Amino acid sequence: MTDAPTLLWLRRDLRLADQPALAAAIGEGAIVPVYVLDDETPKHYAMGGASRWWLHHSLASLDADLRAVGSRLILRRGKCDAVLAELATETGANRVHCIRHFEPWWRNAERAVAKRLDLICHDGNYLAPPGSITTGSGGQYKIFTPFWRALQQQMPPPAPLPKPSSIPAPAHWPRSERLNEWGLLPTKPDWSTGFGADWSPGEAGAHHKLNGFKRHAATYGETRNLPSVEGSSRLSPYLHFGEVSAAQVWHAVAGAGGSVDTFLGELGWRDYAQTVILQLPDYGSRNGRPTLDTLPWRTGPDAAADLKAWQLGRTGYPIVDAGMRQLWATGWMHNRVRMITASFLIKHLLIDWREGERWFWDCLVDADYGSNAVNWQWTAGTGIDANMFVRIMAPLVQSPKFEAGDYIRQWVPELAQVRGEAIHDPDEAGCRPAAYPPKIIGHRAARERALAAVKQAH
DNA sequence: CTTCTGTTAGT
DNA sequence: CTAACAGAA
Repeated sequence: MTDAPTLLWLRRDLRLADQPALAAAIGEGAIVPVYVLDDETPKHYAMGGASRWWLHHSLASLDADLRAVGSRLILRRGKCDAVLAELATETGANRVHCIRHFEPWWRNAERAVAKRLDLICHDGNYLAPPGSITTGSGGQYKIFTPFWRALQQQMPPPAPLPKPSSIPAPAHWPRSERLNEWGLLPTKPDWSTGFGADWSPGEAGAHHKLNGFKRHAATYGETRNLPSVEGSSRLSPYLHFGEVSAAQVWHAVAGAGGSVDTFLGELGWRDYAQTVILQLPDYGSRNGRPTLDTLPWRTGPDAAADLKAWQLGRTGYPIVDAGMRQLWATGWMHNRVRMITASFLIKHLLIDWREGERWFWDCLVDADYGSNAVNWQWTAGTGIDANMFVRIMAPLVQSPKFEAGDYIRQWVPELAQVRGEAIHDPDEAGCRPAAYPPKIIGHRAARERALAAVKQAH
């Protein structure tokens, strides 16, 4: 037994319960938990604005939770391998525990840290260790359904580890930077005023959300596609930042009955996205199917203006605008509406899916490299999972089909007074308020333009 | 045991 | 169209 503490390197695993890296470190003596704010390692994928808002509150919550069990969170900035090496020298630590991550930049960073220090990576953020589910011939799955069938054979996941009642502290704490000086919260202007009503980042907030969801998990399959109804779990940001583990969620809801299997499938998609970025690390920027590399996406001033209209929720399609405004106001968008807005950008506006991926990356509190890339490429039809570009979603059909009226009234104030079914297409119903923009392009014309473009690509 | 080939399915 | 599997070669 030596006095040398062990470093606990935290990233997207900001919890104390079911935290295998923490559990392993506790067995070795004193622990220095550290979060490194590192924008250099992810480069283009440095956290976006909404994620930074979440991170700020999550780190504050984690520090309080750590202090309640005799520890604290050390904050440092810089390139993670250099910062960890420096902290190891300062504290005399010779070992680092972390939970393994699969974003390509984290895989590189783990290799870089392992060159300088004794780094031990643990699995624990996914239902099964990504890469461990293989096809009959030993390869990695490319399609969701067979992957999910194979993953279910390995379920349930191991029972979650308990939260430690105390964490051994080092004799001397190294210095920590101050969270308030990191500038993670928006100031000029503060666009986050609408975030707090929906979210309380941190482990306690995650479990509060999970406990609330347990009560309606059995009807998830019937209500999840209705944006006017609170049918989804809203666990995505908590899962992304690791404030609750997938195994904890599984064990909490698996016995709920009803259509809870539909929800468990969504956890499966989360694991699936990791196997995709393991196989194709640049999936966030490169088409899974190179046949669509030649698709003539619109560029230039007109396309830029259309992109702006989409971002601001001023396309003249109520369901699209409601979704984009919910995203801007709260850092989150209902999943059905994510599909509709994404499809609209790609096919109606014929703008490169990477522009949408980037906007979601900046605006979502649950922005996740793997899930975001998989979902955008699925919608674009460029992904390794089959979905045809020529299948074009009709937003004005989706909107009544999923009863989005009240959702539109909530998020598009110009339309709040429109009654009945006219809400889905006030232009067509002849009751469009002057303050609400006309359609940016007609559905028929957009469809024909998209089909012509994909014909040209082949 | 490996490779080929036909069948089924793809939220 | 391709992935994945099962059964054949």
